Amino acid sequence: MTVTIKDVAKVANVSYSTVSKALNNSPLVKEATKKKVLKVAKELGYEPNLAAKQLVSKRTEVIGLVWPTIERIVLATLVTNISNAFKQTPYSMILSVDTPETAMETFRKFSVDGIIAFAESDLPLESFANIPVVNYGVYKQGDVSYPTIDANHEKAIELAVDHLHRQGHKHIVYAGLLDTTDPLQIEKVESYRKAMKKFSIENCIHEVDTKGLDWQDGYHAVDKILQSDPIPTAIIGGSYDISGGIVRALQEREISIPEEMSIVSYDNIPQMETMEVPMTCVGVPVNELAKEIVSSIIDLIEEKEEDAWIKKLTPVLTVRESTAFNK
Amino acid sequence: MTVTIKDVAKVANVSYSTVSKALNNSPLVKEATKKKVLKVAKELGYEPNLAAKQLVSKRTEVIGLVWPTIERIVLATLVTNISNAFKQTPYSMILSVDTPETAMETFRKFSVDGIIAFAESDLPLESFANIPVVNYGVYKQGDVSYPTIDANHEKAIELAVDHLHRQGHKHIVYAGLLDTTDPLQIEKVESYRKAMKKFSIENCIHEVDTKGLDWQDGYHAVDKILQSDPIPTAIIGGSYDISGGIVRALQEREISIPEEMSIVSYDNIPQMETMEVPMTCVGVPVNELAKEIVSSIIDLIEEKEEDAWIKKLTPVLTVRESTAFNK
DNA sequence: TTGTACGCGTTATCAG
DNA sequence: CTGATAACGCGTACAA
Repeated sequence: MTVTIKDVAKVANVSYSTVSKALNNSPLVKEATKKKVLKVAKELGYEPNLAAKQLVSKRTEVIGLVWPTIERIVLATLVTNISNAFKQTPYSMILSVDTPETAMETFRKFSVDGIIAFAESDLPLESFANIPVVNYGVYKQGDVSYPTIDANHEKAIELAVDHLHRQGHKHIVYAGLLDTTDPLQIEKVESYRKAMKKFSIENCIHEVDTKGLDWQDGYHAVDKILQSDPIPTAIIGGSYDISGGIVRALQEREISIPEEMSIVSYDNIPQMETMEVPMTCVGVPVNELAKEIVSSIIDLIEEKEEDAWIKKLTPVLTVRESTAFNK
Repeated sequence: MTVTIKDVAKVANVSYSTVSKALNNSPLVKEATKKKVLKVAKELGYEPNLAAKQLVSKRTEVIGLVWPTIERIVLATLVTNISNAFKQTPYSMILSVDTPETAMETFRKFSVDGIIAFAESDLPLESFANIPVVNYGVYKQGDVSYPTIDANHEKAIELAVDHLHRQGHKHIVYAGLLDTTDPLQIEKVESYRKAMKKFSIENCIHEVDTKGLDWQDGYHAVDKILQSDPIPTAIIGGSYDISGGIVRALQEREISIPEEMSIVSYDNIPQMETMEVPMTCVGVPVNELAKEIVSSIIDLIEEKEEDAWIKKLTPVLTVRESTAFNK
């Protein structure tokens, strides 16, 4: 026995169409009646029936998110942030952990109003009818099929190099995944080279291949880093996990951070704060990223400007305790 | 312009109620008409409208899954398997990455027919009206509030010890998280002790605290393991990640698996097969777990037997290349 | 075996 | 400003 607008109407002594208007904050109803209706609705514990709403309005206010297969903490954090960002809006979000194809099927079944996907997901281009899609991440070969949001990776790396350079570091090593076809990783190394050139320390360019993006990859890269001559005074870690591994390995060798080695990490997520050493990092703060993604998909839904565009978000440098002046 | 049963009816030259019956495989329509309707429906690309269906039938055939906050690969795999298991059923699954409270709100908004949660999630007990819930995992202090499915952890560990013991191992070390309040971890160590006793090798009981459940925790535990005297000939790794770290550390020390060291891992997921060394493991196969969870929640929904029970699933030993006879 | 008519809870369009 | 009333797409008694 769920309570409907009719029940509310009866108790509030108005017609149920008035209740509907009041509930939707229509200007066509007197402030007093609106108040009364709202009060009664609350008292009765009225909950709008999504199905009925959708049936008539053709909209669900639900957005589907295609969860990528790979589980990296940064993405998990992003997903959580996106989910939170939706709480400020009338929209809800549902997740699918399936293949893009199955995900699409589910989303069509739920008739979501929009879809968020990550570049890695490789959405099927067809079969979309007219559901707006927003994409996050670097698109391969610039074939922008959907409106895409991305961080300005180049700028981010430049911020990192700039920060370290200002602190007197020259021998700045970049530790990341080098041997790969992942466009994001490639863009990061290339930006590193560019930035080193920009600050005229290209003779110090020094890249270490972590061969992966995980904790252990960073951990093992430290060996290679410490074998070089001269030993760098600063490291740019290519991902949250990599940097974590680097820190651990340095600690075990009793190399103090930041006195003997400065570290800046790529990715800007709250977890950077609570690492073994609070981490200086560069990147678009994940909550901003989330906010932008959410507002983009909503704009797309509500305004239907179907042009494919790319929006590059501006990263910031967050200084913490893992970097210091080079003495 | 979505296609409805009326459109199908027109094309198939029947009334739309007949279409409805045909689509629902009602015995009240002739086989021939049913076939024709189904064919037309497919041709027109008919998709049932969930909202309308729900509005009249009061059921959504949707089940909500409360995604736990902690991201461990085993759970991710379980979630994926659950999602797959639903594909064999008329039900769909939606995921929430929010707090249990917000998740519940979302699920009520979608009026899901049932909920799956993990023990860690600590669901709010009230506010459930009458939505069936199935729980996965060890419940604290045995206060079984919801029907609960769990693996028989004790039996699993016993299988591991038994297997190693049969292979002539006596010095079997258990490497897992010891100093914790997590009931699952506690149950695992205790079962280890029990099993060692059962096979009368309790004088060899040897536990190493990994202080965590991650890759690096296993990796670092190897030091401690190798320092002991006598050095054990076999290791039981407390989780997928722990075992991965152990394998890596052993490889780096050129200790060959399984010739010099046998390893059995807790958790039974397909990824065990593709580890550096294909891993012998114990646990309830994750797809079985998923199947059981799914069928339980569906039974609960369709039969409404609201008693709280615990179902302990029987684990199996999967022998691969990480274990061998002790010589 | 098939078709008709009603209702599910809501929004939106008109009259009042 | 407020109140009837017609959709929305589907399931289902009930009638044919």
